[in-house]
Amino acid sequence: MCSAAKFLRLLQGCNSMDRLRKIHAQVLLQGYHGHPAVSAKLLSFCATSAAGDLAYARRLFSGILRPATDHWNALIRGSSRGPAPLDALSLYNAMMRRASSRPDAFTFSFLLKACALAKDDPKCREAHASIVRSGFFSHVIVGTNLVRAYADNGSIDEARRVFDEIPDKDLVACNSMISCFCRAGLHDDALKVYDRMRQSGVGLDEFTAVGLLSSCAHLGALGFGVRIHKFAERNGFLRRNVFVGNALIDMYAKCGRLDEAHRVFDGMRRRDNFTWNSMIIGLGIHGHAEKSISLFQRMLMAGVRPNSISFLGLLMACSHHGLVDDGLKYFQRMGSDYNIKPDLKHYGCMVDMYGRAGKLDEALEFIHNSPFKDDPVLWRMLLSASRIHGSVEMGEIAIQNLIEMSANNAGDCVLLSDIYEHAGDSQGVARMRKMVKDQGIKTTPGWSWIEIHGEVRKFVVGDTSHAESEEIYKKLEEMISRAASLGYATERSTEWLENFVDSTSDYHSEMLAIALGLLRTPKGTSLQIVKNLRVCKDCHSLTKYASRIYDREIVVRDRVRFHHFKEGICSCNDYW
DNA sequence: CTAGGGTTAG
Repeated sequence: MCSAAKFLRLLQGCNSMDRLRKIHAQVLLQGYHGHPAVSAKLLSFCATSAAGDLAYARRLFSGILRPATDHWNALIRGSSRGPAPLDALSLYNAMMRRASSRPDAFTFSFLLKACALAKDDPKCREAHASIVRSGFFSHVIVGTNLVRAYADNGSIDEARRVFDEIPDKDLVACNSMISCFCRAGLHDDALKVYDRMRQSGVGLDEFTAVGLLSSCAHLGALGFGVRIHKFAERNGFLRRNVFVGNALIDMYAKCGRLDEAHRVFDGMRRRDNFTWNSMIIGLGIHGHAEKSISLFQRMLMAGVRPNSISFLGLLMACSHHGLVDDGLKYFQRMGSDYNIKPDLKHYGCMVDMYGRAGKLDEALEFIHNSPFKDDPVLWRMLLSASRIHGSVEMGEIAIQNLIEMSANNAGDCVLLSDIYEHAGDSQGVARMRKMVKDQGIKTTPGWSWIEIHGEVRKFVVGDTSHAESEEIYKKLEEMISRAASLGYATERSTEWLENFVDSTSDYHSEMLAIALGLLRTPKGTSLQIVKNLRVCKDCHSLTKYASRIYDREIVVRDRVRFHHFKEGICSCNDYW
């Protein structure tokens, strides 16, 4: 004699479709297929377990006379994770048409998961409307799903609005919002969620710490990061959870504290791929290419398998340091020894590495032999390398390729114009200026910031908006005249485009930040600057003098790497 | 055990 309870037990232990078919046959034979719990269990196995079969689930479902909410949910959930996530929406619509049962919070959670996976913004809005109609918009889990779905679709403002309207935001909802802001690059907003969390008393956990640390890393917000570190230590997050240690390593490395990053690394009981990669990348961006390589060796000896990002870190390290032979060796090994296919970024590192080392012919050959020769990125790298090494010939080859693929922009013209200028070709300069005019200039505005007494002070090029501007400019003039007496000569150029538009006499943002740092911090304090673009040659040179004249350590985080200036020397050895 | 959250690169 078989009862419903017996079937439910059997289904609990079921782990394959073969087994399920046998149980299903028994269910049919003994007339239990109409039993709601039994049919729901059968359905949920087929639709949602890894060993399931969605087509079988659909057949099962069509045999159910009056499907209950749970039946619909199982099928919607299964579809949302399948190859056609939007089937979940069609199922939902069918559910509403048949009206045999009402959707619940689970229904909407699965529906939103489908919208997020499908990256379909209109469907997401449609689901949102259904949620509002059904009165579930204030449900915290549905709301969290909706935030995620909008964010995954790139509608971060909509995600923010939904989050703001959740009446009882809990810890998970806040953590989700933080990670969405983080992924959208809105790091200030991510940190602001933390302030709200502190006020509302939802607490914070490992997830919060990891998200916030990632934003601190992107911003270079050391002070904030240290606070989270202390909190994590007090609460034992570090011992429990490898993610927190990984995020800390990254944060310290990106905030200029390689020593602290190393300390966290050394103290970790468990290390995964992320741990090693973050440390390898950290060493690389600080210019310690050899240490980065030896850490990679240690990673191999520890039995951790490198992935595509490990190699990217390694190649970046080699590229920053001009280790062309090592770079090529690892580039080849990633395919031959580890079966990892290099992607565009790996090729980019290689072109950059050859280019900056002055091996322009090799760079060109490398592009031609790569599967990405139709991508403007590589040609633009060649163009910028041509500018560093003053090669008119290669610069023209690069821009010609960009023009052929209709990818040339004003920035490219500025670079080539610069090359012509150095070569004394005034006609070339004029041609480029005309091209720029025709296209209109679109550049990323440059900014730098420095943290002084816990306060972030941000500068743009030629900034005069600060209360102490007059004092800052006076300090800069003093710095320049003292540097000049030691041999400094201005090398103003249009480099990195920060001040292309008629403002070649204005000071770049990092110099303003450094001047304020010198004025407002005690003698001997080291200065930390974060900059969104790359440092130009002139500022680099002036900063070297400044470190010597004022006897200060000055650390500048550039768009791609760190420069540690001390006693008139930079850690990059003028190679960057 | 029918639901929502995490790190590196770009």
